[in-house]
Amino acid sequence: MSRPKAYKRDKVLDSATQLFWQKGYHGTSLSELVAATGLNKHSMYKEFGSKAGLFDECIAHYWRKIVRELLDILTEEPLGMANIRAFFKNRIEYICSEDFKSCLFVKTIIEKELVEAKALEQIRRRNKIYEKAFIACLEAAVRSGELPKKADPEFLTLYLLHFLLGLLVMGKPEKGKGEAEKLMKFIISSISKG
Amino acid sequence: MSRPKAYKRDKVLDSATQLFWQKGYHGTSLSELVAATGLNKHSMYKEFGSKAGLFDECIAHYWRKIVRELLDILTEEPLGMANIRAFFKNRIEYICSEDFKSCLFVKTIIEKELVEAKALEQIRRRNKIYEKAFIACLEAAVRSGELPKKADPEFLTLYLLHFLLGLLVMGKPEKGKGEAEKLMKFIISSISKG
DNA sequence: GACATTTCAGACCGATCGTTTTAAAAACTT
DNA sequence: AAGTTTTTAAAACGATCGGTCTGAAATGTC
Repeated sequence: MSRPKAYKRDKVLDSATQLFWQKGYHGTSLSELVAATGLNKHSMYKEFGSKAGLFDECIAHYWRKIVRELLDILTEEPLGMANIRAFFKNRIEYICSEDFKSCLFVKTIIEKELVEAKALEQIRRRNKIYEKAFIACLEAAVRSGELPKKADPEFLTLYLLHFLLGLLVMGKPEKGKGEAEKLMKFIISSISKG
Repeated sequence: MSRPKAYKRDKVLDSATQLFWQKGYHGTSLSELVAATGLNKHSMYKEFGSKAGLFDECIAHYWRKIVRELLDILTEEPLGMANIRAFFKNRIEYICSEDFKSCLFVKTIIEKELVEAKALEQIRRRNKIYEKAFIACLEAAVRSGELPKKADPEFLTLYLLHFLLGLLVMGKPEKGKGEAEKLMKFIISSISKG
């Protein structure tokens, strides 16, 4: 055998993901990644092949560590409007928190001209899953009568995701968290009327 | 006197703004700017001082050439819901167009960690003006009875701007322009009910 | 303790970054 | 046409980019 690694792969991905999340793919340099993760360039390239390779794994890591948790909220049985409400409550908590830094997926899509196709494809694929979870909640809400029979779950999901994106770009409203909550209530109530 | 400039300042800003708009501040290099604008580095630095200085002027240029037009839509008398509808109609036209590339302001805010404070401050200042135009339309709509008396123009503006941001990040919906228009109608009708 | 293996620290690679400098070409004034 | 001024084109600046390589230190096996 040989000398054991002095780093935990998961911890490295944690740090790297945080950095990409804050500064974007193109805005994060190898030197910064080396400094933040603690391992040296040689090990970095041996483990991940390239900056693009590392980023790709960070996207997957972000999904596992961050988005999965949100998906759990959306898939908790029984499905219905309660999932949607819990989801947005969680998001507003994040948006108003001290360490808000938008969303890695959103940032990456916005700088897509500078990012390799593979990572973008992964994001698109994963976003579909996200979207389906929303639709499933709204379909259940229609079945249970929480939403009117004529409500269109796919359309309303598009509506909710647009609003979510707005929140993730804008961050905490000037008037504070209360305003964000008011906004959320307005949105959720509007989908049962429209 | 001396040799006259071979370039028009306005044309230079046009090209530079397009480039920043597409690739962001940090993602656009001096060499690319030189190639796109046609003038050389020396003239570039003499005219704008630095990349940051050029970007600052591009933000102002973008406001004059792009945002002003939108502001005109929002300030055309008589103020009311018609302005809001016309505004979103215009935005959806852009979002579904071939050369959609989000919004320079939004992209810059998203990459704010990599942008100098001066440009960010300018954007924030100008966004306030934008916001006020929205509020004025909604206030007029409340006065004229287009919106219920209890409607809150400031709150509804926040709502509309969140949706607009979502549109500018998402771009054209998968299902096409019709879906975007449906979305717009839903949003606009929801503010008179909520 | 010698040997094999692998991580580690850091020098090094060419390319490009934003920026400055140099020098020749061009257009104005007199 | 001489002289002045400014634009040009291009070379060069140090710094940093993503990426590679070398050699020593550290850990395992035998």
